[in-house]
Amino acid sequence: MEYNFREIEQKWQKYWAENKIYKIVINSKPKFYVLDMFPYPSGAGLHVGHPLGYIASDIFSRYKRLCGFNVLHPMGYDAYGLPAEQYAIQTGQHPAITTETNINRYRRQLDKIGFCFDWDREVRTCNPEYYKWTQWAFIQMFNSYYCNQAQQARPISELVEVFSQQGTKDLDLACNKPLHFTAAEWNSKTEKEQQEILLNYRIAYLADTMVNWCSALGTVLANDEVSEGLSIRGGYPVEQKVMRQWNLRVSAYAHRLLADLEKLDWSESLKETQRNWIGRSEGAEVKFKIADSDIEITVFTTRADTIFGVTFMVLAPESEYVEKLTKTEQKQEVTEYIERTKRRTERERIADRSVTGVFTGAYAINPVNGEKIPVWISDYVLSGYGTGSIMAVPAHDSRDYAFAKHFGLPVIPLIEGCDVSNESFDAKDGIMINSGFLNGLTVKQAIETTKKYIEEKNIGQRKINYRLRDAIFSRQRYWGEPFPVYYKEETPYVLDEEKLPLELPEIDKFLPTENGEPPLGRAKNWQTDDGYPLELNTMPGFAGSSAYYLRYMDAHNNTALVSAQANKYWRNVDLYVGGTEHATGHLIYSRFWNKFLFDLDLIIEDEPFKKLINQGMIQGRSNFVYRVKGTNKYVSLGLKDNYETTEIHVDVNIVKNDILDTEKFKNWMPDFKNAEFILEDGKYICGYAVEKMSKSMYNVVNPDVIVESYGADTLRMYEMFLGPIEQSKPWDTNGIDGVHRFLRKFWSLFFDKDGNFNITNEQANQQEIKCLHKTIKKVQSDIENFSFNTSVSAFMICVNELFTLKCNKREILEPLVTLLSPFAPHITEEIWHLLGHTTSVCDAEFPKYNEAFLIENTFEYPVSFNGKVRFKKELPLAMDAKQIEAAILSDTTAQKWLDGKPPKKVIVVVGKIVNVVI
RNA sequence: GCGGGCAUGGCGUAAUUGGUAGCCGCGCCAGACUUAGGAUCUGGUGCCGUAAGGCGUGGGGGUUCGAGUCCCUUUGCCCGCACCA
Repeated sequence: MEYNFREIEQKWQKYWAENKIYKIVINSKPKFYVLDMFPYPSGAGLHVGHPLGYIASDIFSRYKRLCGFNVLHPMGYDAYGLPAEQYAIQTGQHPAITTETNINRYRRQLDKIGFCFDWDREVRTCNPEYYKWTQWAFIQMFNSYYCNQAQQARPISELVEVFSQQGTKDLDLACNKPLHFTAAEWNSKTEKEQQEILLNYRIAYLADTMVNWCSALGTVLANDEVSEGLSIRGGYPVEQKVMRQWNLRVSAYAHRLLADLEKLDWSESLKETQRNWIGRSEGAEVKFKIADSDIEITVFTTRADTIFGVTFMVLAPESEYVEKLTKTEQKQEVTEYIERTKRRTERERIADRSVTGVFTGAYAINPVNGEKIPVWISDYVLSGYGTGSIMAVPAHDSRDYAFAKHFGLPVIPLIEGCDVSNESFDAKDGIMINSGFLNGLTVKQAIETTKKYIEEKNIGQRKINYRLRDAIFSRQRYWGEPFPVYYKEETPYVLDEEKLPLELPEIDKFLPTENGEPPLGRAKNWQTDDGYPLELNTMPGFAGSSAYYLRYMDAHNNTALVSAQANKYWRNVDLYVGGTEHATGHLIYSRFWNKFLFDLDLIIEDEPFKKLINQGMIQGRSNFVYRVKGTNKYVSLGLKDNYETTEIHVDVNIVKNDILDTEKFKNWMPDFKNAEFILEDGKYICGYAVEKMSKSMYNVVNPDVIVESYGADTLRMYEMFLGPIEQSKPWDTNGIDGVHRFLRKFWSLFFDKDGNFNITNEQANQQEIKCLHKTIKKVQSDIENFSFNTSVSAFMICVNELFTLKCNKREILEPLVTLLSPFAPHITEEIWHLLGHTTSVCDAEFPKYNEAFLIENTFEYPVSFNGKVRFKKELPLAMDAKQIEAAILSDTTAQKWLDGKPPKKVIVVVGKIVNVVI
């Protein structure tokens, strides 16, 4: 019988769906949670790169299920996002409709590949039943503060209590800016004033923030949504601007987010990316008094040792001290400079790194030597990092050096033997000079000594700074979660939890209002029951994706995000599969969100994703034809150098193994109707290049097309065969025949030459048993190491061997069917039933191998002379090293190599190799 | 600039982790199937050489009986961060 994959795959996909084979409930088995990063359903549909990770996780899920685990393997959609909204602006079609259409298309495509998702747990971030819990989490964050002493989020009600008892005394709280007040002061404040103060401590807080404003998209963006001054989505310019925005106090968790990376089984490179993004730096804060005033400026430095070399100070243009310090004579110049800086976009600042700055007229006093040093302003100092002001040490910092040279400020070298005549000496080694009590110390000792000194003299303290900023959480957009927030005289309050979900209102147009309000400004009656206006911003894309893995555990619960019982059973994600592009976005936000919920005892694990696998990107592989200039003739690749040609992208779907289907080409586009070809060996060979997979390059390969012509099982196995899962690689349909042939060969093992299903119960022989067991062993260890490409090879070797042995014994083939089922679920399900089973192969038991069958009796020892293999000698494995040595040396071939001389040394690695040194 | 990763046949890749380099697949070559082949099957295929043999894991050096694997150095490519004090 022919391997009719179309029929088989349709039949079993229907069977799985109708019998809910993949529906999962809590039971007494051990749990295993496998999760894919849920997709944003774009209008273009799936291409062949998208399922790569899904296939890997599906194989792993099925494997774990065979091993007796209760495997949670859900799927859903990250449904809020800009493309649907942009489409709505252009066409007026409601984003909900676009999204629904795209989701249906995705689902149809996914279903064809034979995944074991439990679709009963599907989530969509744009469904009110789902975003209810996104809004709920926001309310919890609004109602919480972060206690630095306890390293934990706590209810804000607790803080209100403490404020009324003791004010801010003895508290160490994460905040926007440090405040100090007594209990009496707190108690005498009005409700509005108190609320304003609390915003300074809330984990979700509203504040005037320097934001990345993208006018082309009409919204602000988070730091991870911007790269080099351009928006990641669309590549539009982004400018810095102060706006009153919602923020999440992610920075409070910087320490834990960094420290807990240690316990995660993630790739080193991804952890490193997160470490970079969090950006811990150890140093000290030092206070500088301003001469003739009571102002003190605090700076952050990692080089406390260089304090004797400070020749000037620099403030960020946005620094609050600028106004206080600037002397009247400099006022105009300073104001002009600040204005000029403001006008520059982030991109311009990056592009133009010329040195600029202006003197404030003020002087600071160096606390270690009393030197008077000028205070400058420059945009090379960032307001958002450290304290927004620095002590400049031109001798040992290249940026300060450039500034000093440009404005003619002094440079004092502090390290013995360093040459600062042309550039600064930034290295952290050497012996200190010109540094008072630090002279003679090494840099490392000097840093430590200075820190001690400033702490003793109370002029500063040790400090650890993080680069990680709070996440800007407002978007001036329609298609996102509405905030459960209303305003009483500009002061924000959150809705009662019973009012959730606060549903996204209908509006007639998706653009900002005429007076520049976000689209929700168009909504009618967008206010609370008692008439208070509701928030007009919506939440950003990462809001809905931050806790979705928790929702899958208990997807239909409408009284809790996840029940304690479901959370206790499923705990967290054992295996998460997705791309590295989320390293500094989703994967940080999710960890933050999870830790926050953990702090409030709402969940029991403090990390969301135990193990993470990053699947590589699949690039496109474009094909080209070469048109001879000025004609409608096309010349094959090998002959194109004989002509003057133009390279033209050709649809990869009409090319196979780089050979063009010339008939299909003629029908592809009207222009090519009368094309003529200059062939080589009767074929038209196309050129190729690796590029991004995109419509305009005609290199998009749709998985549906592959499924149609080869079947889902072939697609699954071929995607795995392509190479290591973590590696990026171009999609290349050349080679898929090999995998397809394998499946046909596997199929043919079960049928005789008349096409009848033919399996015997005969006992298997040694050779067959060995073949099976070594394959089980290899495939099992490969799956556990996510080395799916090598397991596909192992299957090919096994089937080739059994085919040669003409093995059709149940004892061998039945375990092989189970073994292959995670990779090729359809064909194995068919055969499993032909073998007489009535339940699905996914509930079979993973076969066990017996090491005893794998042991050889003899071994062919490669014998090397001086490290170079010269011949092979087969010997019984039972021999010890001495016996092997004797047997080798008495061999006639060995005699020839020894040439009558005794060997200097003989190395025998039992069971492996022999090396004779002559 | 700082940090991380990679480099193996014509191509995608593999190598029990320091022990026969090139498994498996593509491509290519030859043969079979008494018409054809972008079908199927069988065999061959790292490079040079008729052969014996020699050379081979980006380059150079080192450790070792033995290095794709470890160390030093160098080149090329990819990724992350970047005016972060």
